[in-house]
Amino acid sequence: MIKKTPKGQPSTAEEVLQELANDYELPRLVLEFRSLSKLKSTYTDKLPLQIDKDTGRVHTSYHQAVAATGRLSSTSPNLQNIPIRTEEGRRIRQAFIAPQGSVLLAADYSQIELRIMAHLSQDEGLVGAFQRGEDVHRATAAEVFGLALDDVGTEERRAAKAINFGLIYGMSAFGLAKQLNIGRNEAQDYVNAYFEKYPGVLEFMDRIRKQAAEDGYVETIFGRRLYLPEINARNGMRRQAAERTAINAPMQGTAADIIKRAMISVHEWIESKQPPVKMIMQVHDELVFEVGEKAVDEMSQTINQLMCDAAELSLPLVVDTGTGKNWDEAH
DNA sequence: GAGGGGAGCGCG
DNA sequence: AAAGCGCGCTCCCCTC
Repeated sequence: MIKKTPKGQPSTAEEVLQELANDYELPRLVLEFRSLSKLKSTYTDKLPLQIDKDTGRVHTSYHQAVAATGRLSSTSPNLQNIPIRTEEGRRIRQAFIAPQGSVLLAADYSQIELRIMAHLSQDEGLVGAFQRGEDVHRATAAEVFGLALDDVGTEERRAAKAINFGLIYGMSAFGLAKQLNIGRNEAQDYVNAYFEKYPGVLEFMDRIRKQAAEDGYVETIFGRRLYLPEINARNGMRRQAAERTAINAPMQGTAADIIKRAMISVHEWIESKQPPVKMIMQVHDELVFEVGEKAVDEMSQTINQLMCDAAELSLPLVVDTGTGKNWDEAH
């Protein structure tokens, strides 16, 4: 069966080519060419042209009123999609370096959207796993597959991670099956097992859908709204899309609220105490700083604390910090 | 030559 | 890819 684009053309999307690559040589070469040309045309060729003549740096523009959920967006250049997932891509990230005497410090919230889901749902099992400081994907795998924490294998953890991410996006069993390359029934079994173990999450999903249908909008913990005009659409696909947004927006949006609060409190600290710190980038759940190398440990501790204190949920916020001469090393 | 839309793909 | 949320950029094709 040849997969089609919405306009009816045969699709050559990555996922399709990946599948075809099992049987043929050509799709593999096409994919390799595409990934390399993406890196070259978007980053390697372009970023050097965007260096400011006066400062010798690239300066992005952040936009506050673009993303529906309250995230920032970044343009000219977009510094929120610098490669990290492949070895080749990371070489681009390595080009982002600190000036002499400074290092880069990257501080990112750990599992912030899942923590927000735990808080919003008040699900006992999920809140407990975070309070105990467990590896949440491992904990989910243990529950869903009925194993002890120590008996969870890499494959079970991988599946649990896909389930956890899928939930944040309002994914169905169909989507999970596709993601994990398993049958629909098996995927449905996983979803059922999940909701049996985390009933609070199921109640949260039902509640938010119902609330959105009644009010026509959803809110973050801090009260920023997203209106959903299609939440009661007669067209089932449109309505379901709005329902997925209703589920996702409070989590993605609350995470955006929290990091903005953190940025304000870090800014106030910098203004008042004049530490050897510059806040230079935001990437959704991560802040990047230039820090005087002699003060790294102390500055890293303070920043970590300020970010953790940006919101008080039913469970702790955790921030991972790393440092290095370049942005890749800092991770 | 400018502008728009689709396809594809980089990130969280 | 209809079926998983939110973005921006490049390339290509098309229209005006």
